[in-house]
Amino acid sequence: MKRNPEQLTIGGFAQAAGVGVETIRFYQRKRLLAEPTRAYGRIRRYGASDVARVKFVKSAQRLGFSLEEISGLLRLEDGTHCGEARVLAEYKLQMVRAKVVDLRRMESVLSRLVDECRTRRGVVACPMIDALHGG
Amino acid sequence: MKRNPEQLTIGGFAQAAGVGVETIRFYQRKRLLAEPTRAYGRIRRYGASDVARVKFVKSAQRLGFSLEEISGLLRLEDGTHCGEARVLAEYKLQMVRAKVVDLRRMESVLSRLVDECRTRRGVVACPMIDALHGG
DNA sequence: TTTCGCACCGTACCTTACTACGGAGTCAAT
DNA sequence: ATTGACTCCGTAGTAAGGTACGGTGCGAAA
Repeated sequence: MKRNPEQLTIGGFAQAAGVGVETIRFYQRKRLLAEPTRAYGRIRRYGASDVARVKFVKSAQRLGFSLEEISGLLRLEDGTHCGEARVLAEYKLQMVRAKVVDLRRMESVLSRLVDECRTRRGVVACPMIDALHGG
Repeated sequence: MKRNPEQLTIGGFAQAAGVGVETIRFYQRKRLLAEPTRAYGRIRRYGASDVARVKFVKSAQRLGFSLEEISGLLRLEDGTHCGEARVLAEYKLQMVRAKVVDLRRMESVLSRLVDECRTRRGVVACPMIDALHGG
């Protein structure tokens, strides 16, 4: 298979982007990715910018954005909507910080349980239900 | 409707736990919640410990645990096999710590992007979208 | 030119976590 | 006793984010 980065088939494209072929097609259906015009015959060709776009989607997903939100970010891509992108990121940041706080509490509860299990033989009541009552 | 906390109907139970009736029934099917015996006639009654259990499920969910994982956490509750419970708790603790690390990374990336978006003026490209393109 | 892998396409299926629906039974109040 | 809200139960649908299938067409190498 040729690997000219501007003439990738969907298979090469998917591989270059680190996803499956079906994921590409799924993104096209979801309008996250345009279907390129088919120059010769019927096979579509993809280039480096398509690969970058999919990598963008995957990066944003790792930051906790949904595909719908990512679609919003992609529409802001021209750089003139920086403020809007920032608002979206600030919102996500709040959510992430709240989750960290919750997880810290869970961590302390779990480590206490482990500790009690280790030091106390026999029956031990699970302190988690009580501990999470406020949450 | 009577609101004796040990004699709640499913509707009162759901309301007290802050979920829908169908969610209760769903949890029963998923064995996250036992179906109480029906003392008179056919209507089941629920108490405060059921409410606590559902609240626990919801708290753990907010921490990113799946229902299957939560089911594992709930099995720690019986306390009859302390060693087993400890192993499970230690495993969950590892998961929690890994999640915290992930979230911290997300947090630092997001806050950096928000910061750059805020301080950079009159520049064409949005640093947030730029940065996500990088990986 | 035949062959064989890949592309194309629609459609169906998967998991998680619900949410809704419809018909029948139950319970408390009037 | 009848009403009307609520319960019970199975089944089906929803949303997100894919993943798989099966038939047909294309295209490069032997």
